[in-house]
Amino acid sequence: MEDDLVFKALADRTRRLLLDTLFERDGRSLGELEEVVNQHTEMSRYGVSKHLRLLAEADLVTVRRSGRERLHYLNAVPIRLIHDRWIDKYTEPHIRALTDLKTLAETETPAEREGHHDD
Amino acid sequence: MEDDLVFKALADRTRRLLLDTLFERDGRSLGELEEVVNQHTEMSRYGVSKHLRLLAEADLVTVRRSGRERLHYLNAVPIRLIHDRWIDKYTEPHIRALTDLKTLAETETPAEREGHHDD
DNA sequence: AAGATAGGTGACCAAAAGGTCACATGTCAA
DNA sequence: TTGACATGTGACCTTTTGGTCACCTATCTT
Repeated sequence: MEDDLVFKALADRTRRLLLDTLFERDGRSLGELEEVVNQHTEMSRYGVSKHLRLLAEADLVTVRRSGRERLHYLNAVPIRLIHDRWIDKYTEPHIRALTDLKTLAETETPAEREGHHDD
Repeated sequence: MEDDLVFKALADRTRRLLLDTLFERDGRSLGELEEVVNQHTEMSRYGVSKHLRLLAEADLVTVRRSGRERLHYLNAVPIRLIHDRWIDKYTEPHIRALTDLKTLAETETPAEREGHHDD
């Protein structure tokens, strides 16, 4: 099962931070990414390297050698596939309207939500 | 961190199966979903219930009481947000073209991929 | 009201994932 | 070519997660 790698890769916060960083700007080396990660949390270079490897195996990140450096690029295709898996093309405009509001979770139908109500 | 719940929820294969099932048809009870899961793998009702609870906490699934049953509905909004997080609106058409091909990973630029080549 | 059915919760155990380390390899600059 | 720099790999430990169980509550039917 190949998509498993993608979802497992996305399940870790550090790896999502790496994707965010690469989304902002592509083509960063391991050392550069290590710096960014360490602005948020303490982690060894080995840890960052391991995370990048998982991202590469999931094909969320593409790696290109440039001399002795390895430059990392974001590949958004698997993300797109996740989207397509559970969002119907016909309902997409509807969903987009909701996400643009971004407050739907509370405004939609509060009575529908199974929180703590006993009517 | 709230999005953490979403990604953790998606990281499990059984939960993705549940989402797939609900994507096909909404409004199923726990018992009904248990049956579907058991067509793929052995799992107790408690296990399925636990998975559904995680999906609900991640807001990927909405639950509505109907008598003594609990009906489950797919909520695709978090999926949409994942998409929006790493796919730029301007590059989206480009990505869509690629995903339609679905073979880009191999066809793109094989030399770029850091597999086992020593040129 | 009473039995049957649908579902919820907390504790517990086994499996998997995150993180670190000590090595090693390959490339750039002089 | 040689030293310095950037990075890769496998083993190990700790933490998290998946799964089950026993017991409970709530609702429907008669």
